[in-house]
Amino acid sequence: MVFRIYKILLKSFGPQGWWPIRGIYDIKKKNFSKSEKFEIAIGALLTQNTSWKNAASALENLHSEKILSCDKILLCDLNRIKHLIISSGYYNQKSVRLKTFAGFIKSHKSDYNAFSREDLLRVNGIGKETADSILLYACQKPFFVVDAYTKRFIHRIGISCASDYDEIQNFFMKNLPKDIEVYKEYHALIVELSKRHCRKTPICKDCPLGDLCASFKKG
DNA sequence: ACCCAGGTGGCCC
DNA sequence: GGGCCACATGGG
Repeated sequence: MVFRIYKILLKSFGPQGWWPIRGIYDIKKKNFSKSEKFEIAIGALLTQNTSWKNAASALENLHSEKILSCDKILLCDLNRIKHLIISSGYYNQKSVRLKTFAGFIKSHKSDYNAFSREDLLRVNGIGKETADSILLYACQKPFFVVDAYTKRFIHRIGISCASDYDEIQNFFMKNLPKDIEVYKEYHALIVELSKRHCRKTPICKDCPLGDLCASFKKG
């Protein structure tokens, strides 16, 4: 059922191609450089509780000022970072978190295989969702990302009543092929679905999952 | 004037 | 374990 829903969403909306940083990456691209991985992670931090548009604008500022790298972030004056990321909101917190994260990456010699999920979770400003986003989209590791949309999604469709983060993550991971491309797309497709449909009701007329939801409820 | 956006940490009980 | 709250901008 979980994988079937994925295939319907993929067919309806097409591949979402996250993480489309500054729109320059090929959807099929798999082996990111270290600087690209760093950029993905910074994007994950900047978009916390913030629209991607606002986060991307901040990311673009950091890029055009040529400080979108681990060492540059560490060297850059804090107030300058704040100024550049204003559009992403929470700039007082996020500016410090960018520096903290850059320090973390430097301490691991920019080796994105050198740290674990637990290591990431110990970094201030990185919770489960951000940790999993970094692991999945930057490190290319199979961690399913759970966000508020994902919780509402499973509850409305009624495929699981899990509410704990790890429980929901486990639910998806045990019901899906262990394929990072599927994980990446599924998370993005749930966000896309939530933007387009079903904000208030489980099923709406033009929702691509309408028929499936109905049949699921009956049988 | 609300409410929301690709959350997290700190505090309280 | 859960329930609040602060954090802050930009768009509907």
